[in-house]
Amino acid sequence: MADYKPQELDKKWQQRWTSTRAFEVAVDPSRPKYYCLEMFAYPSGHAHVGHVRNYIIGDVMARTKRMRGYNVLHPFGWDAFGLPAENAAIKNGIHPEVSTRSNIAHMKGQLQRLGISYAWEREFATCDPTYYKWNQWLFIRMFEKGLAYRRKSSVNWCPKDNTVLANEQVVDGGCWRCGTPVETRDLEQWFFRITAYADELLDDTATLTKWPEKVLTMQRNWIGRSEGAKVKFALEGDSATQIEVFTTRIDTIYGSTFVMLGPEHPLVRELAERSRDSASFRAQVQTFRLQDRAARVSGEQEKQGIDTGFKAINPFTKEAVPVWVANFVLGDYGTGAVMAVPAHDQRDFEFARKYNLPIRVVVTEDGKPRSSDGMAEAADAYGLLVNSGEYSGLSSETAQPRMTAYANTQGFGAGTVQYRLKDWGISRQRYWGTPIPMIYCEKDGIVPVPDDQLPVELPKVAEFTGRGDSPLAQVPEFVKVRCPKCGEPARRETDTMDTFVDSSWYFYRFADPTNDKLPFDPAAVKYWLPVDFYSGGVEHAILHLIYSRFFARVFRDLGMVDHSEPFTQLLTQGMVLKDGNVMSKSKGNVVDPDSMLQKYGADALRLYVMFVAPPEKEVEWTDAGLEGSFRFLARVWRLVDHWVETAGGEGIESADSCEDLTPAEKQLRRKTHETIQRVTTDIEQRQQLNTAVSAMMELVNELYAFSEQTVTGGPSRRTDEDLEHAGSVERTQTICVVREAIEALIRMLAPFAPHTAEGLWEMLGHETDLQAATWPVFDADVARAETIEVPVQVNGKVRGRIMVAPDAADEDMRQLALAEASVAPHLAGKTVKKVVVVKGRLVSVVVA
RNA sequence: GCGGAAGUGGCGGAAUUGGCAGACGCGCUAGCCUCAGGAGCUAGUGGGGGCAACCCCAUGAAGGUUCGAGUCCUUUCUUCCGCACCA
Repeated sequence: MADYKPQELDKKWQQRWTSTRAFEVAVDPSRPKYYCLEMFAYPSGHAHVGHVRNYIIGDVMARTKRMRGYNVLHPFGWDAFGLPAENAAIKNGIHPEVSTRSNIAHMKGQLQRLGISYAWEREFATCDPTYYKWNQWLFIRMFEKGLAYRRKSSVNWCPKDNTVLANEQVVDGGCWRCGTPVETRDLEQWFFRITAYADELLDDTATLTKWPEKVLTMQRNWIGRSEGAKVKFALEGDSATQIEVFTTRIDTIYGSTFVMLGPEHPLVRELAERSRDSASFRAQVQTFRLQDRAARVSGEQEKQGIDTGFKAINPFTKEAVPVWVANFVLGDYGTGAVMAVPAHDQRDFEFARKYNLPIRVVVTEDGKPRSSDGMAEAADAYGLLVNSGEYSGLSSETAQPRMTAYANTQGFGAGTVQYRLKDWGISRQRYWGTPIPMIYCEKDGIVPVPDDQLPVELPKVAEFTGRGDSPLAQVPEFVKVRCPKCGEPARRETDTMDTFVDSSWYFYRFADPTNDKLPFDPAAVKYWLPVDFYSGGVEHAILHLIYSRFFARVFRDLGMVDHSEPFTQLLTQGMVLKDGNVMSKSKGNVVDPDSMLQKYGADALRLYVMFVAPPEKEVEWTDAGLEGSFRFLARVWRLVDHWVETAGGEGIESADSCEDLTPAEKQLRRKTHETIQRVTTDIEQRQQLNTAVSAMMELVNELYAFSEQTVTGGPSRRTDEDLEHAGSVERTQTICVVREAIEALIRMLAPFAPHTAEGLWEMLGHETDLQAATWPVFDADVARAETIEVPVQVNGKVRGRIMVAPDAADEDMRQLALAEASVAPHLAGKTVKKVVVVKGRLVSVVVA
């Protein structure tokens, strides 16, 4: 008798896996590959159960695929640059490098104690110079292709973190990290031209059939493509000055009774100077610009406008309409100016009502002209044009292309496509990131650092003041440099890159993590990529997942990869809640995996986290559930232990030779093969890991019930005396059927509870490790039921059931229904009225 | 406002294609085994009725299609998530 001691199993098998390099892999074109990846971790110090759930999901997939014969790449690494480490350094003086390395060491230990099957030899951290060197290399390639550029722009600024934020990092008007309301600043910044790929990123979402619809929708909304036209309104009395507006409703242009500029529009300053009272004009514009951006954009801020006193000519009506500055017009969307059509746009309508501007109806449902009197709100539906000159009577759909074409031939407009997506600002005024490899020379301008001088390493010494200027600017030996072109004294760029640059291509590096000639060998990436299974939090639906798709296309256009989409399948795992809240240090509700490991071992934790709910769902952590999983594993252990004690020693090879099975034996075999099928499809096709576990639990229950009924006496008799009385199993058929069931069970359990499964496998007398074993083979013939139960209906209600062959058809049924009525004796002798067969399967018999 | 997902026992959740609703687990109840049990095993556990075999009701609500609906259709309510003055 061997008790279940999970902590000892954990230790033994983890050591074995390490010493045999069990999960290290190499390119092998003769085998199908499977690249299984979990989003790598920010080394915050401690992984809690919420993080760990993701790694276990990936590990179940990786271990299953390995047993299914795939060459599985399952690597892990560290997203090691970032603000928290630097903020901690400001606070406690510990250098980010030191704290980050120590956090990594601790978290790596946690993952190893969970038995996650990573190829640790491929591990790297993004703060390794050997990694960020290639960020810099790629930056320079992008600079050469015009995909990285520098411009002055108003940017999102977080006053708490003292840094710039990308648009994607502004959440509800606040910093994505600390929630502080974001301010606007004008700074010289580096940008990545992600908009060059806007169309492709949008259209190709259609090819991502194994991504959650939710994520695709979010990406589509984020890119925000809208088709429309740009139309130029010339300033009255100054045809050289033109206001270009963007509209998606050129069909309503005859109703455009004024024009609005966003406060950031370049023309605003000029008009202010020409204005009669330019001082007060400028002051008012300034109040708009200072309004909280979030409130302005969300509509909480009241609509306000300033009449510039100027007029512009509507190119279709030739009418002079007033030009206003409006606080709700966005300077960075479209052209930063709009034609206002108050009758057909709610915002324009409210604005016109407030400032008493004319409202002219130009589209109606029935094509009859209508007055705007009594209108309560704008009519934004398509319809028939009225009061629109030669276009009157046309539908909106027909009018739009014609009017756009007219504007084009007249030279004052053109059809165009606008995106909500902006170029990605990547400059950060912080220390703990990849230095941007650029040099500013008085004579030669912006000069990239030559490739042979990469990496531009972070100087070790830097002052962490949190002042908001770049810490690197305080390190003279870093800043002072000679121009690579002319050799004269020059100045280094002192900003670092957004850490999302690091995470946008790390999955390629895993294919070839030590390459010192290139970011990766294209041949290795060609073999391993794209990632077959990628899992992580849904919070990255926009940021990381859109940047990575962008980088894949950049590498493609550099000729280094031959695909566009880096992740074939995406699984967004749900969070683990404690007391209804997301786990976080500040809330004090963190469940530490290590304490669970000490109590129950790694496998109970792994199994519970997989069993409690489907992977995508949020779950509430309960200790009781974990105990349940532990009980299950102990139950399996006792089952196998008992089996070995009583009959397992008999060397019966396989169940194939089983003949003349009793009904109970047949039933057990059927259950075994049903379970193989269910577990396999649940994992591979549906990622329903919770039901895969419950299928195995059913099989165990069945095995207990079976054993209790046979001569073995069953595993519930635990004393030596009982075992003696139980004797040994004599019936060969029983031995082979049970052995088949137990071996299949252990193999399928291996991805979920690898340490326990290895221990059981060894107990059964196998000499090779289970992780090198193959997946159990499903036999459809065994799993098929000989008969099925079919409901019999009388007057539309089920009145009984009969047993029939599953593929029995119409005529057979009429006889069978009556012949087999023993199951439902009260139906004997009834006349069959109707037999319902669906897709060749009998589903119901209707009796008169 | 727009878009997406979802509403099933005391709880987490099952239910391939429309075919025995509530698998599996947690919790609870009883029994067995034990010096003891917080271990283990067995049985029970949606609601209502019946001594019983059985019967009736039940998947947010109301209709509909169908021999048959948690699943499909229509209407409606609720919750969660994402986007949101994007012209």
